[in-house]
Amino acid sequence: MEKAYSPQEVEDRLYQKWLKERCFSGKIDQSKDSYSIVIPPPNVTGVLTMGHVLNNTIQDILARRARQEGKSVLWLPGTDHAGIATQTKVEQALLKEGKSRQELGRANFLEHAALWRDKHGGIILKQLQKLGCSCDWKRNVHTLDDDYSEAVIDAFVKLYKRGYVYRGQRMVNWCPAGLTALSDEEVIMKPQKSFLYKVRYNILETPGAYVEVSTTRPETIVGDVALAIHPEDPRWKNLKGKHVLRPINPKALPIVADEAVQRDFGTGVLKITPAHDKLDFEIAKRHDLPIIEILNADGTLNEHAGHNYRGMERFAARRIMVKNLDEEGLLIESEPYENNVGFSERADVPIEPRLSEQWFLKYPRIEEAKRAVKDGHISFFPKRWEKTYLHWLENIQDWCISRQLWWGHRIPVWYRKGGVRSDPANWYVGNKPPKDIHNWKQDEDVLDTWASSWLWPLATLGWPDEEAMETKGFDYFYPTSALVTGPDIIFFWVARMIMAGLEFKGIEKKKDIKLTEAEIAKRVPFKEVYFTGIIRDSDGRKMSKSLGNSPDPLELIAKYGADGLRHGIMSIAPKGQDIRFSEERIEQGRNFCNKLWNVCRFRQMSGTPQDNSIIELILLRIQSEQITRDDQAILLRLAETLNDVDRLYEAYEFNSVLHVIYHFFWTDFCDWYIEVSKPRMSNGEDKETCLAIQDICLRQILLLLHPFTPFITEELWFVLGFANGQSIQGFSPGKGADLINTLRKQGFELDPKSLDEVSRTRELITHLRALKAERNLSNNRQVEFFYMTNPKDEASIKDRQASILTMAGASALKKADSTPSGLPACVTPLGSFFLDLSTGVDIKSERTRLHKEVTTLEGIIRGIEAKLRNSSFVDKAPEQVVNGAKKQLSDNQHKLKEIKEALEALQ
RNA sequence: GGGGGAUUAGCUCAGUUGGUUAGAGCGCAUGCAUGACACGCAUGAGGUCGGCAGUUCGAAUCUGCCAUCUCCCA
Repeated sequence: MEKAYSPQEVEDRLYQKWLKERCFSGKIDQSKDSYSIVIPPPNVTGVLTMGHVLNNTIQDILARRARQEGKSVLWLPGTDHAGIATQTKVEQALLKEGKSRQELGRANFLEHAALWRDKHGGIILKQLQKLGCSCDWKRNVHTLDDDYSEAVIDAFVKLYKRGYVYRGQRMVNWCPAGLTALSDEEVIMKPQKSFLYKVRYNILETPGAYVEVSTTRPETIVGDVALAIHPEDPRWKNLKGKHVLRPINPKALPIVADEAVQRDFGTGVLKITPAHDKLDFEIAKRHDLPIIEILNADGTLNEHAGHNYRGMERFAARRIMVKNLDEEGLLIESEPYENNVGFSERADVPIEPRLSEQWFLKYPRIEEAKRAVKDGHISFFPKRWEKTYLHWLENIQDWCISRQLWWGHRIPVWYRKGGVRSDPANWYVGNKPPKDIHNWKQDEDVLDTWASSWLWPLATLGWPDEEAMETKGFDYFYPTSALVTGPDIIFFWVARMIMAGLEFKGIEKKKDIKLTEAEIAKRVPFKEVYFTGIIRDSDGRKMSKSLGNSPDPLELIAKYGADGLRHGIMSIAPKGQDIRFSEERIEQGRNFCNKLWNVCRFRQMSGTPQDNSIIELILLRIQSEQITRDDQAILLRLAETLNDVDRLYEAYEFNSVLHVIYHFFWTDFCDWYIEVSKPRMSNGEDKETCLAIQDICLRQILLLLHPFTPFITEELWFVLGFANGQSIQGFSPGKGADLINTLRKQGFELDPKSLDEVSRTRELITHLRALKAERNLSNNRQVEFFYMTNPKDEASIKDRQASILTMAGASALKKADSTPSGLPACVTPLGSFFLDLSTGVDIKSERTRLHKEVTTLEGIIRGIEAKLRNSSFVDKAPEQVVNGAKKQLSDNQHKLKEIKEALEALQ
């Protein structure tokens, strides 16, 4: 074995081997429990980010752990066509060739986009393989696959027939860059520094009088149709029924009273621009006001804005209108103002509320979706996301599902040629085009991408095609076991998938009939949802392309290995908290792998492992009379670790899982057990016993670590000859009780007292080492110690003399009959020890050190004494707490006495 | 405006229902080429647990108020 672990060769070789042996294929096996996860489909044209690394490492850990437990595991991969994002990218690529989408025409463009996707798409899947993800790649699904598309269309048609889908003219979020409507969820509110303009609207009936109106969007003045006041606002009672003159493109406008007006904003007078504001639109409808659209789809002003402004870009128009108002003395003032402006999530431009005709979905099964989570059919980790989820469902708005794009699932609606489009009598809605197609024209729009991905757990398993469901194991794998995703798509995706599952799984249930408890349990798409944190840079900023603060995971893999990256990212991922990334942590992941490699290397150098194929055969190599307290203690710690890991997995506490494994491996096993074993391994007699114990520990350590660092553990599993060359993937670390039982069956009983004894010895060693280190004696420098103790502890010391000598770097331990004078001393759980030094002892600094310890101990003792004097503590606290305090007091008093003696000996 | 989260060592974070002397990793200091590992070993320094009040025999932990940061929704 090489001195340092080099992951590159190992990782590629093993991954190819796993693929070849079809280790990841999800088989329908009724003799086993199923375990399934569907991947949150990444954008097909995307590349791997740190967020993907975190998210997919967690899924891989769950999948590998389930495989070890003997379940039949399906981790189903795939990609999302990402309508707007992909179309934008393809259009940009076309633009470089000087072509536009319109020039190509719809059919040509789609062909072009599909080619582009096939060329650039799927890179991310290869990257996931580099990370070690154990997806069933043969099952890879893309949302624009034929069968998936049929499912999307089928869902639309079903929802339409069930009365959930409607077409209507509504105020929507319009993206002037993408030229499409967006759902509320795709709009991001951002605080903007702008100006609040106060504009003068002259009152027609009272010459010279005017009202002051505040607005942040003066360019919409040309679309004003009225002013509105609150009916109970005393300031404006006399205005009711009067008219004002529109300050630009002058026109008489009525003043209406409406309760929706915010009295405390500005002067309490609101200008009404119904075509370009949601609230204004509502008010206009109530008062029967006209609706004047002044914007084109691309955000420029149209002919209704008047010939002066027609064709002007919206923000340019704003500047000019402000200038004109000012020149005419109609601008009272403009003050700096910060307000929230909605931005298009994808195009990052301010959206415009715009009146347009779109397809909407009334969400199905909202009530059941709440119950599914409230009643525990679906559990969220961390639990607090339930609140966010329920709050959204309480305030849910209909979903605008049509998009003015070409790349996506075209809406399966045809309009009768020559008929009025808004009349449903002229619609044909169906999975297949109408037979007399020449009389019909299909809707131009496509569906929101999320209106396809909300079917993900259903459609990837074959729904709604019954034959496909059979072969893909729908009944076996659905509901899926866990979903791992970011909280940022809890509304976009998680909540919608739940509603889709409730509506579509199983037989149709009429709209007004609620699902039963049992039906909900069967229909939910997953049972547990784990929300990861969001990865930030070391300054706490979100990672983004524009900031350039996002490291390339592939570079990190090249530098530290996939295992190192996985270990590093998992060690900094606290449950549901945002994560501050730093490359140092990945470096630590690599260091961990190297440590693991080297301890196995050391094991190998101590002799080729004999039969390590099964744990019972390893146990046969143990001579029970050679078992030491250290052997017992490490096995007990191993059992504890197995139990802790089991418990922490249940709670999705991944970084705690890793932490307890880390601590057992590094501190208990490497720093202590291996070190204490070294003298035993050189004397030959009980070497085999000791190596067998090491093999048991290493075997379990590899098994425990395998979900986190799959490559190196598999490699070392082979090196040390576990399981006769079978992959580590099929073996479970088991529970602590399993280990204890196996040992018991072979006649090995572990004494729980050994744990305490070993920890006392460890404390002793630390004290002895410190005594040396205080005077800069290197830890390998051989020294001698005197000690004074009681007969029982003396027996312990003699019993493990060899390991104490090795661990402390000593050549002798000599019993003293009286306190040796003038020697540096320490008080340990096994007695007082004195460093035997003929020269060079700095008595003064030694006294200082011991004095400090006396002060500390006296403080502790005072605290405990005060507590025990307090009668209410003694009366009310549980007995074991009081006894604990008493024991603590006597221990510390004893220690204090010995230190004082040592101090006197230094006179 | 409504809601969530955070505040513990220089940094990043643990601390499960209140109960021995608050932990880890990194960093720092000192020593060490020791026959697994310098991607390592050993030892050590470093914290009035954001502030104030309250509940309790006992508060990092529970309650209230305040401060700062952050996210989501309107």
